[in-house]
Amino acid sequence: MRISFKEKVYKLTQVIPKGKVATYGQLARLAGKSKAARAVGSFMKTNPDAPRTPCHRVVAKDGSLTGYSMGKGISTKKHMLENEGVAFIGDKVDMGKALWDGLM
DNA sequence: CCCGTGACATCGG
DNA sequence: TCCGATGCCACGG
Repeated sequence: MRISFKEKVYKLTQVIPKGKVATYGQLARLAGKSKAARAVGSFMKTNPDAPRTPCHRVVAKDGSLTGYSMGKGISTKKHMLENEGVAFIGDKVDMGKALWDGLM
């Protein structure tokens, strides 16, 4: 294996299909680190692959939208997800329907 | 260079 | 079932 853990995370993030959302823990687990969810958040914050990496499709396990300190913050992120067809429950994502099940 | 904090999640009691 | 502690990586001071 060549690529680092974070490289995997970026790839997985880019693989998330439109209208679906993945959790930090899920990406971390698929990348090989079940407990590296926190690190994943840091990667998104840094976002070295900027617009190329749809960090807005990555949410907390509760479906809570976190981060995105831009413009209106959460509101902007939420709006983008809704625009892609992601089901919402109040301020959170409908994990039962919009959760990414591609690699599971 | 070392310490603390942060877009989270999982394990143990 | 709920609470506390631990793990991971990167960045800022």
